Amino acid sequence: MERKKPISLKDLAIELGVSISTVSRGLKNSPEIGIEMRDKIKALAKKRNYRPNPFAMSLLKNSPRIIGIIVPDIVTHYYSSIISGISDVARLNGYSTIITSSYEQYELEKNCLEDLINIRVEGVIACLSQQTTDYTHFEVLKEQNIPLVFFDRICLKNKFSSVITNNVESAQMATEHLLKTGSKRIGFIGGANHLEIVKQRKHGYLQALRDHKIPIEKELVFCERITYQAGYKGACQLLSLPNRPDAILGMTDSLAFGAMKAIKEHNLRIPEDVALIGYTDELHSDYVDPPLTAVTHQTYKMGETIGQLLLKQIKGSNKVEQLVVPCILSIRKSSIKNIYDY
Amino acid sequence: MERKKPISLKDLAIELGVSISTVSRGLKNSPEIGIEMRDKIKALAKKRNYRPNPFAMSLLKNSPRIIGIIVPDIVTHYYSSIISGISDVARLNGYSTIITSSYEQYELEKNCLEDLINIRVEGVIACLSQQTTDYTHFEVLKEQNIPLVFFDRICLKNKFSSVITNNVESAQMATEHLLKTGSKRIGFIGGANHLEIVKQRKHGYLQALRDHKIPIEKELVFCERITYQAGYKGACQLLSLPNRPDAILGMTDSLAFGAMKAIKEHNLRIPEDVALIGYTDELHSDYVDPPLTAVTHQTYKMGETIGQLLLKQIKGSNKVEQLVVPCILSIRKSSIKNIYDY
DNA sequence: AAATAGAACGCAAACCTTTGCGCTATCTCG
DNA sequence: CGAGATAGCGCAAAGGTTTGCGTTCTATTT
Repeated sequence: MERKKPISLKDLAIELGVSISTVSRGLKNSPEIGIEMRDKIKALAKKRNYRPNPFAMSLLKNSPRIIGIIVPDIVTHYYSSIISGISDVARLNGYSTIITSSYEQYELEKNCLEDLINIRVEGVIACLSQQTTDYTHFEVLKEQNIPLVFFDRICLKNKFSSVITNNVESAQMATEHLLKTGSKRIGFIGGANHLEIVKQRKHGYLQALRDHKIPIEKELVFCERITYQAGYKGACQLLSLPNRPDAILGMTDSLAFGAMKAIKEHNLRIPEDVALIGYTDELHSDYVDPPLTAVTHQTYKMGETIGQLLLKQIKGSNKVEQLVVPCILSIRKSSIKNIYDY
Repeated sequence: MERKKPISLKDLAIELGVSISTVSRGLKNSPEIGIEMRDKIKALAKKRNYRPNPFAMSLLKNSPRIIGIIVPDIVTHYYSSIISGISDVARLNGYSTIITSSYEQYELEKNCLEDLINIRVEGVIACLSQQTTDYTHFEVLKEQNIPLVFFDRICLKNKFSSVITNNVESAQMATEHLLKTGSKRIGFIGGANHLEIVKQRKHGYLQALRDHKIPIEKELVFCERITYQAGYKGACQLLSLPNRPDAILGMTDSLAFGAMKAIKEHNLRIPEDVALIGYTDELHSDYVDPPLTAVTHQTYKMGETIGQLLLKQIKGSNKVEQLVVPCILSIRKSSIKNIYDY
């Protein structure tokens, strides 16, 4: 049960009794070919269901019109939505995409990159794995002049372009939203302190407090891990303080949902007793009770931006640039104590 | 800023002053090549960072070791998780994957398939778009002897293999779980009646009732659309009945979450007043209050199964088979009225 | 009528790799 | 010492497409 050999220009040429070049030119409307000949060629090509062999073309032109993507995983909505945006702009520009996944592992990330280079993609888009601290494997791309765009978790800023979100500003914005809607003492639940994203969002939170001349209290900040359980634990700790906060900013969706559970178990009302705000881009926020106010990533738009930036570089630009796709605040019920102040 | 031409066997051959064939054989440890020659070749290949050109190989062998995937969308967790499973088995077998998305549109689905055939993938995996009712575009694959495996939403059962879940049995299982844990009158919220998935799950629900000699009441079944809003509306309608149900089976996660909202707004307790059970494979279920019992798809495993089945066909099997990857019941708090009966 | 133009098409190289076969030394054995 | 074996390497074709250039007619111009 062998796979049937696809028919080639040569097959058509033989059947028509002309040369391969004539067939090739006929199919692309070259003026050098007579009209009736051209029509005969096209008719036969259609009849035989001819499809140009992309490998021959790639071999000839050395440009397969494929872009490679490396993400930590494809299952997380954040990444899949970004991929969706990238794929769409790629497709609209005649490019295919190959998606690879590092599973947050340094070694696999290196493998992914190797594979993509071997396939000779025209450009690469990457989000670093959490494990990655050595970035030399990406330098190869510079040597071979293959464009690369980082997003979200980036590195080698002076060599490669990147697209990021405004983590500092968004956390600041979220904190100010709480202050404007009646919250006075705001707790912050983050993740491991060495992560860039934690630093930035905490920085935004602190900045907002400073701007409003609110004294910073260390015990209002809980940073451990980015999990549902840690969110629960952090909120329990904050709520057990002698002078508990009246609002909590959860640095990711899982942290916020964990916190929500803790608040409810303490028989406190949201947002009247404790206002809550999270980060997410999924539907969860609307499903929980009360609906969760959250900083929302514009993931699809981010994907589009990334794709366009890479295509620009493939087409010749070698400017190193950093673009920012801002978050927006999706205001729901969980954050607003006092609608009048807002 | 032209892309640097990758170096070829020819380049190495010239630099070493030997023939191309010698270099080729040297790199693959052919016994025909002398040891010192071989080592010299390998050393230079490494130094110049030589990578075999995959297009030349594909051209030669007519097998690019790529499999194509068509899904309705990549953002939904269900699909992205399945894709993840497929990709992993593909990668472990030396295959790459190209993922395309039909966006639930018939025309785009046709385009995706065209593209994949043009790329000359060795096999195709597809889940039909909701719009698709004409299946002739897939017949081309049969003509060209390109293996195809359908999953979830399938067609042309006698021609192509497929992997599905046990919709009937899982709904039956869920219903029986409710009966065993103390529920007496169970409502069902589904989607548009013409969808296969709705028919099957409703069938399973009804079957369980019949098995338990429970009379079927038409007003306990609400089928409109598969949305959060429809779930809310359906539950409101069920709860307004003079003799309201004491349990609800939501046929998808969004339906179940909508129903949960309605139940809470009616000031009824879950599961004491109304037990609730849904379908989902995401984290939501643990985040809501109370945690939602749900029929869970084994999405990753399903992806693995699909991938293995396709690879089997690529390797020569032409048996048409249908595999079933069963759902499992993830029992949480929302469904259990009476722990003792259970 | 002769010359020239131009239309219509074929030849062959190039892209890169694999592989069957042919070639040339060197070696071994009788 | 001569004959056959063998190690070590090169030649060339194949796979499908594009494209510059060469070739062959026919038709137009002078």
